[in-house]
Amino acid sequence: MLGLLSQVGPINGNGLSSQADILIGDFWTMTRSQVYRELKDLEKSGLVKGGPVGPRSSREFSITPTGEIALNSWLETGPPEEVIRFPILLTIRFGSALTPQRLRELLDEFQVRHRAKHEYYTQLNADMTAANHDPFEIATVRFGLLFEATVASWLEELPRIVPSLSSDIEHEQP
Amino acid sequence: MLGLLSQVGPINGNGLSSQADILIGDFWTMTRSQVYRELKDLEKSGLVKGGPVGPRSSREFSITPTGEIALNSWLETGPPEEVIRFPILLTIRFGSALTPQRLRELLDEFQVRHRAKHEYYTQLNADMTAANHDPFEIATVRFGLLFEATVASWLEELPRIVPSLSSDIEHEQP
DNA sequence: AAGGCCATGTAACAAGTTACATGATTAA
DNA sequence: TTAATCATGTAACTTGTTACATGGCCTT
Repeated sequence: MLGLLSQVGPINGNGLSSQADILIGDFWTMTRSQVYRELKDLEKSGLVKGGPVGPRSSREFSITPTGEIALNSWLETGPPEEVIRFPILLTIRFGSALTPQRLRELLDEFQVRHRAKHEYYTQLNADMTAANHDPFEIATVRFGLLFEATVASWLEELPRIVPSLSSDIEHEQP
Repeated sequence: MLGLLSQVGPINGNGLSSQADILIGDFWTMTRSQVYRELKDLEKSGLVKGGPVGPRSSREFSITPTGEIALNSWLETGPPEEVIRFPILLTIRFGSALTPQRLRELLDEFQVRHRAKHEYYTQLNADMTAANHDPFEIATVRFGLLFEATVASWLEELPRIVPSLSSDIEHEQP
């Protein structure tokens, strides 16, 4: 949030939440509720400063100099280890409890979703590169692109790993 | 948890938590505390059944027939959309606030961690394949392996995307 | 059989989600 | 100028994390 505020502030809670979706939504999520709560806390600790109450009891917040320092030291510290939670791997891991047909259906849905994401990143990557966007931003898009490509190739190889998924062939027990 | 219980139950909370780490820890996290709380709830809804109190006030839980049904219908429903939260992309996204030197250091640390993971998955994949493990299990390992390979190639291409990261060369402004 | 170390569980807190309330703005 | 819609914020609930308590077990 400090990072966002330093780029798009002064802004109100709702706006900040939208900007988060736009600017970092591809690899970070936060709900509006979180934004408001956190904004309150950050103000209390002096890292952001809120202006007067405007329409719909909204207030605009900006990062303070102390906030900039905190942001910087957060960045300096380096990212925490990522928490990976990939629900479809749960489905796969316990996949023997499903019929192969149903599992294949689920995987197909999954594939559709991720093909769309892949296209999205491909487009975004092309556009941003063409438009000479901030390289740091492009770097994050590249990650998304590579990631979706990986998902695709994993799906492709799956039937070779899990025999019950290969299409219409009978699997004989010799 | 139901999936785990159906494979490793009857087991107490602590044991279940350990099994979770072992069996699905590579793509799903849960803390012991969560396990205990959830076990309590699942018992209340009749999806698991706890035995008598043993040493250290521990109890062993098993999945009930109702639980098996619930598990199955959860699997049938298909995985929810995954939530991606990749902290290093935040660091990158706001990377212009760091010196290129510091950023490179952070990326190096990141690379070390992930190279280790890549090796881990490579090994695991080889072992499991050799030992003719459950293909569903292997499929999840394959994902880990592909993912880490992707991280590696992203890191490799990064300097080409973000000029300030390319090593010792001077970047002239023509 | 005493001391230290694990195994097991609990409680308090923090972060994340969902559902709701309400005051502006716009369009008919 | 009323109704519909959207912007903004709040409250209640759920999930996730951290820190703590304590009782068995093993080692000497």
